[in-house]
Amino acid sequence: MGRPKQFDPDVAVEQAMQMFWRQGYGATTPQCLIDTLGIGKGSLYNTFGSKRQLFDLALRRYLDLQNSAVTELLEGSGPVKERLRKALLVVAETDLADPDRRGCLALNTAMEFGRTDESMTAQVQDMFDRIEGAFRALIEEGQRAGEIDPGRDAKGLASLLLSTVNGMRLMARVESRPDRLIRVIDTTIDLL
Amino acid sequence: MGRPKQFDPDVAVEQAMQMFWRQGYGATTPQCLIDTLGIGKGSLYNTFGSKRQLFDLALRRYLDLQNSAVTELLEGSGPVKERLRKALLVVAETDLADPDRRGCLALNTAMEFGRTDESMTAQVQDMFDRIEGAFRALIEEGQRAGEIDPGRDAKGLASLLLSTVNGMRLMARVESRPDRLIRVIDTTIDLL
DNA sequence: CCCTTTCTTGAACTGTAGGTACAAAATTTC
DNA sequence: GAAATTTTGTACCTACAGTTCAAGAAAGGG
Repeated sequence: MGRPKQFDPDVAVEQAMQMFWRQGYGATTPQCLIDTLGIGKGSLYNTFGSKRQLFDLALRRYLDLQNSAVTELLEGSGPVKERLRKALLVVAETDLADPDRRGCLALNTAMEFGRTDESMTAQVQDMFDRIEGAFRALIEEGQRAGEIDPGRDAKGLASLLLSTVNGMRLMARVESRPDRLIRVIDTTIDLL
Repeated sequence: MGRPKQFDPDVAVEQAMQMFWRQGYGATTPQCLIDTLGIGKGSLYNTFGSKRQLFDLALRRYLDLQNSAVTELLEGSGPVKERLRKALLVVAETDLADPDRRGCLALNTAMEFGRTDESMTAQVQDMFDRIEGAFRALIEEGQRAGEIDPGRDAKGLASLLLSTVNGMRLMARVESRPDRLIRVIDTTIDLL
């Protein structure tokens, strides 16, 4: 009973996520949020408690979505190197995959918060491990298939890929140089 | 004539740089600065104009210092791969080179500011080009010396190294996993 | 020895981010 | 239709970052 919500909290979290992603945490003021979400301040705080709690929901959503993308990678078929190339495009959020070049929400905010926020770094570290694990599985598949030299250390290659991808994500956010990112991807695939 | 300064502005910029490096721009308040630099608020603003102008000086100093380190790389002697390994350690500011794991001041703040600040992104882009150029020169030297396969595209490899190093810088700031960084370095050298 | 100049200091000012309280309104169930 | 419950938006509050300023202190010039 009682009056039902006039907006969908899930949609609101999605919109907030987009906003945090584009502008960062600090630059996204409560006023910004209510303007974009189209709801009143009262509703915002009544529903989500605080800006930070809303952000936590948004980040969780982001990580879940990314997680799906990563596992999707593993379940694909076809030549491993081609899947890897596509993965680099997607995970790195290059200009081709995201014209807005927002980089990675988790990385951006982890950098913004610095090392002060324990729960944030923990989540990002978890993301690192997950991506590295996905790369490793993909590499090992490639080694079994004879596409990649089995003599190489799969874990080491996976760590390298993780670092490279993070570098691309960072560069995608700071500068606008698709040519550089493409060169990184091509060279990486070529080296394996 | 007039009363002489009771502090050395150069020293102040150095201390401010360390502070911005450790805490980021936003987290470094004027109060923080005057406590650390040991001067009054008035002196701070009288000498440097604003927090932002002081930061610009600090960033310039950082980039100059890093620039020296990069060119030093090129002028070294000995096996290219060994120099490259050392370069990765130094440029990436891994735990071994910097126990505080502050990452890279320029990258940290570029991420913090986002794409809004034109003068900042320009400086960072310049840094990217410089580092990439240094790597490329080193790789070409290695190719001439027969250490590195001359069939590979030096520019592509240099871009890859830049991305990898940026990824390491980022990870060094967010998490504390020296083993992962070491693995990245070893694998990278091994691949060339 | 005073006067000008330049610096120093800490208190006061300004704007805004983030959050709270409240009164009016709206929608559901009984 | 009335009660109950929750919405909404405005107005308000607090804290602090960033800056300015007026009064005073240390140097040199006349």
